[in-house]
Amino acid sequence: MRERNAIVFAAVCQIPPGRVATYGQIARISGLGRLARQVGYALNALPEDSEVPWHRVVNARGEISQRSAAGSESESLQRLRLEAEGVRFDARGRIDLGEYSWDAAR
DNA sequence: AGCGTGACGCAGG
DNA sequence: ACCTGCGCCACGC
Repeated sequence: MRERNAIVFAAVCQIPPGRVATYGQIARISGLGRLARQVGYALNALPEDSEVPWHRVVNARGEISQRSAAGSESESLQRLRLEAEGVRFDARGRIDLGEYSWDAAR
């Protein structure tokens, strides 16, 4: 496993339940600057049985990012997990970041 | 070693 | 508020 990924995973683990963080936030927190894409790449390499709360990571628009891998149900799983934590989605399938985004400085 | 690709973000229009 | 284009950079061919 690449060392970068481990750093990203550690950052994701900081996100408290019921809150979400954007890829950009994770990138910054983990010292990757603005390399949000790398965060996505890292999560892609994340094993499913991992304890990392990857479902709390959404894009800057407050929506669940589409996987390229078709047939993967991780997207719906992500939404289910978030809703289970109390995160609400609007009719367009978006999250109100103003209310649920995680304040990184914590 | 070059090229396309991608769980993104931001500036423009 | 929505759609497009461009930048970023690690990976796999």
